[in-house]
Amino acid sequence: MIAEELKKSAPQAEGTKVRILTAAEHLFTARGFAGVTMREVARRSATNVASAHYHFGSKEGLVIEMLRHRIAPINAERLRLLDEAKYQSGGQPLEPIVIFTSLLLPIGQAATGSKGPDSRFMQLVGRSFTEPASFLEKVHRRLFQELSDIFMVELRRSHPEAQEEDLFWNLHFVVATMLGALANHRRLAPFSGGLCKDKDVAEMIQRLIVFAAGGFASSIENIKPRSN
Amino acid sequence: MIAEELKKSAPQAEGTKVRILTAAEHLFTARGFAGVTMREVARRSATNVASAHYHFGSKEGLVIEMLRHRIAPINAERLRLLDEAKYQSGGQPLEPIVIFTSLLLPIGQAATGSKGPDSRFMQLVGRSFTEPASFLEKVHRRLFQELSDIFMVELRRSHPEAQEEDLFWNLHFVVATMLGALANHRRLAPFSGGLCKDKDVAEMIQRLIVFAAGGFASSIENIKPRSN
DNA sequence: CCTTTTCTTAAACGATCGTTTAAAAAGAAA
DNA sequence: TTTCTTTTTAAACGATCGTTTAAGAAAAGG
Repeated sequence: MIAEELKKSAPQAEGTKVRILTAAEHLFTARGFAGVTMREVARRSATNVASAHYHFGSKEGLVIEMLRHRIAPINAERLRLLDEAKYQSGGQPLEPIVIFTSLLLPIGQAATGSKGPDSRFMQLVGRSFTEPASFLEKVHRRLFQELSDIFMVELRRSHPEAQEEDLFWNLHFVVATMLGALANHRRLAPFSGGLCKDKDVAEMIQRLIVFAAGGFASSIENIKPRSN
Repeated sequence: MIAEELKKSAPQAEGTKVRILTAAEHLFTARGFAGVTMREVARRSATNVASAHYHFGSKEGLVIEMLRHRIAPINAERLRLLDEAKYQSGGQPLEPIVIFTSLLLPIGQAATGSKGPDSRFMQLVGRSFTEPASFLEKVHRRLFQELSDIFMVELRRSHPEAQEEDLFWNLHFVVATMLGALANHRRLAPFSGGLCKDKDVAEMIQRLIVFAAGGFASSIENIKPRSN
């Protein structure tokens, strides 16, 4: 009993857990956190409401686990790309567009994965930032604080003359742009009269990287450069 | 009876309607559309659930009316600023930053209005774009299609060499940036370790305008200028 | 085998939801 | 006032929510 506490519980019924997570992701993606019932998740995963509670404790726990399950690999890929870029630059500060590519490309790939483009997943991520549920704030801090810190280090190295405050604001804007573009894409594209196609996520990410890097550069250059 | 159909119904109990709208705005802002009950709205507005249904037909109708009630004046101010800029330019194409200022400044002012800065209202607007409720799409089209068209006309005049598709994409990005920044501000600011203050909405809007104009310019310049 | 833990299931609990009903109150028009 | 319409109210309706209970099935450990 003493030593066994350290042993991760054997994956006896891991299949059920994954089935519930997958069903939850599809449903939450389509109709939001508050708009999906545990009974629907249970039905779609061919299990029971009590089973979902057994594995995740509560609806809140299920939402948290689903987000972590999806976002963690994306963040890992972000860090991998950043490390790769750092290795290739040989200690030189990274170009901002390289930094932002590391940040933005993985989430685009996640939305156009091998299982077909589910552009709705992006809406889910964006929504998780606008949903009022307060428990999400803790999840976001746990999932993104470290990532944010690491990327800030690289931005500082690339802009030694810039003020810390400006770097923060503009990283904030880049992330907001990403979240906004991802979350609102399906809703905004129709306004273009069909010119912005819903499907072409990869193209959007490329455009987004250029836009973000341009906005960042413009903002850093134009606003009080080393004024104090 | 025949002529009276054209007459707008007399504002007999307009006070109740406004009280319900105000209460609804505060509550929906704090806890989202699905997270607020009609009973809470009724209690906060010191009325009755049936009264809210009498005036707005349904919860959905109340949400729509509340959004329209808030967004319509903002859009009117946007068009007024744009007209003013067009008048002052004397027929010359507008600078992009002037166009984006017309687009972004009014929503910033609405969030720092005379009744004190309610930065949460911005989260509400952003959320209305990520909420999955399908009825919101119709509302957005009704509220923003005309505005989008008008601003596109000015962008075209400012960038006669750019492709229509690129202009759409980048206007889309500017709006997404705005929505993302507004909606996620409260959630993202803590990542800065306190450097991005929650309160300073006016400063954020100024930074946002620079960022958006820079991203737009960079994207229009760098991506296939007049390639076909 | 038997024992123990892990997992699944049907059924129910208490609470609360959006909406409706029907009757009283208030206001406008005469 | 009397008549008619508009507005407010208390009470209830049917449905559905997240969660729990308690018992049985399956798997693991001996």
